[in-house]
Amino acid sequence: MESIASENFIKTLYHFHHVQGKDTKPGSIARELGITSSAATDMARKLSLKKLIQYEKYKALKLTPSGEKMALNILRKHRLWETFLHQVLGLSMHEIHREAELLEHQTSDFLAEKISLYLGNPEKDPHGDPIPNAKGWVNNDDGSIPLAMAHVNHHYFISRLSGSDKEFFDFCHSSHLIIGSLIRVNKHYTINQMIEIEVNNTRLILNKVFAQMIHVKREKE
Amino acid sequence: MESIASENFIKTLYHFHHVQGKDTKPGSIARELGITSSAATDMARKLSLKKLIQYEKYKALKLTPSGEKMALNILRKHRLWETFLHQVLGLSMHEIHREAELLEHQTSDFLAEKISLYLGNPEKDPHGDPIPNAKGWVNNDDGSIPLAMAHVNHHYFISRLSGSDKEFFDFCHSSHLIIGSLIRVNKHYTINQMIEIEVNNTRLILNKVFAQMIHVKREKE
DNA sequence: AAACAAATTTAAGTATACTTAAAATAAAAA
DNA sequence: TTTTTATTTTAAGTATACTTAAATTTGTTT
Repeated sequence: MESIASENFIKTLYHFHHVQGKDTKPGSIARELGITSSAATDMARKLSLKKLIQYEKYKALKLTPSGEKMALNILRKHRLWETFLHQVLGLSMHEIHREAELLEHQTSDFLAEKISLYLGNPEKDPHGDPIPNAKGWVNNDDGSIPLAMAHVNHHYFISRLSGSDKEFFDFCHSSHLIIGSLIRVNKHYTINQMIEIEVNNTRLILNKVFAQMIHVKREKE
Repeated sequence: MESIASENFIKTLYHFHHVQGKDTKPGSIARELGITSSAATDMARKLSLKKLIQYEKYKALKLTPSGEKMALNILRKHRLWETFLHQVLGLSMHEIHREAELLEHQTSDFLAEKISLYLGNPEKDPHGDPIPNAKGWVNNDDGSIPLAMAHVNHHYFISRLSGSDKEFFDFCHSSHLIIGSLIRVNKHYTINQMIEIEVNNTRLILNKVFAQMIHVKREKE
């Protein structure tokens, strides 16, 4: 079994590749995990010996098939815990990530299946993110786009709220920005990269960071 | 925060002291945790620097008040998880210990309170063992005694089944030995330390190991 | 294309949690 | 009481996961 440090490295690499589509070198993983790049380089070398990632000096990192399988296994546990903590124990949106981040590493496949079964094998977590299935398959492309990329004068439904801090969720909640909400894009401000939308008969100006944490879709789910 | 290794050391020391009442030296903890005694001595010295245990060379180990508080905090999480996994997710008696053993170390006090609240602040876990409260108080002496110490011709109710392996629970289940069952002690065999009891109109002969995992009480709970 | 800046890698060192092997001490037996 | 046995402790060494500091490589600018 892999250590917590290895699991977090693999998980972060998966996230950068699939969610952000970035060219990932040890430095960016280091920044994300709060370690030095030398530590990340070291870990990259070790994980490549275990055939979990592809690593060539100065090149971008890539997960191997078995590394990707491992990432999806952890991601499944993370999202199952988030769903469980929210739906069953009533933890709020900003609390679930913090707790799931710890529990995911100490969860057997056996327990993950019990949780999934209890929840009725959900396909989405409370953020609207898809939960990989037990075989490690996930559909990352549900047709949704970041609000920052949405077209002016079009209507959309909110499909994902991918934040983890209290401020973000407090703002979303108080502005009727929840999964399923209907919104309209009014205007893109090219200078400061803000975006103006209309929700619930209210105009809102959002900055780019928020506009990338909110994902939208043309059709209702 | 303390490491998993430290937490397991502290927990084991607590267990030996309160549950088994033994004179605990590094060697016995080492045997329990599957490490060498030199590793245990080392850990004992480190934990005594943190004022979690009292340690003098060649003497028995003792928890300090803050060490005991820490042990009870972990024990609370362990027993809350066991209760939760059994009652909510339907895991069987031999599965809950294994999973709780992992989860207990990654559970915040915050999450423990949520679990406790969800369960209605239970006082006993599925084994019949008391759950320490959030302040770290527990009543270890509920008046029950190991079946091995019970008196001939007396009637008792089963109050605790403190095992963790499948065989034990399979045997208990198939013999109607569950918490609350009424039993009668027929005879103690002094030679081989077996004990004969009557449950559900059936005579059973138990060996000493089993007779110490089963705790009994005169009154119904 | 040379020079500078930014990032990555290597090298050396630390803390944790172990290991094995030898030395010291305590407990038990002769 | 001495000897033997068992246990504990110390010493030295390993793997993991980091750190800082220096060297190397890459990317960018002029």
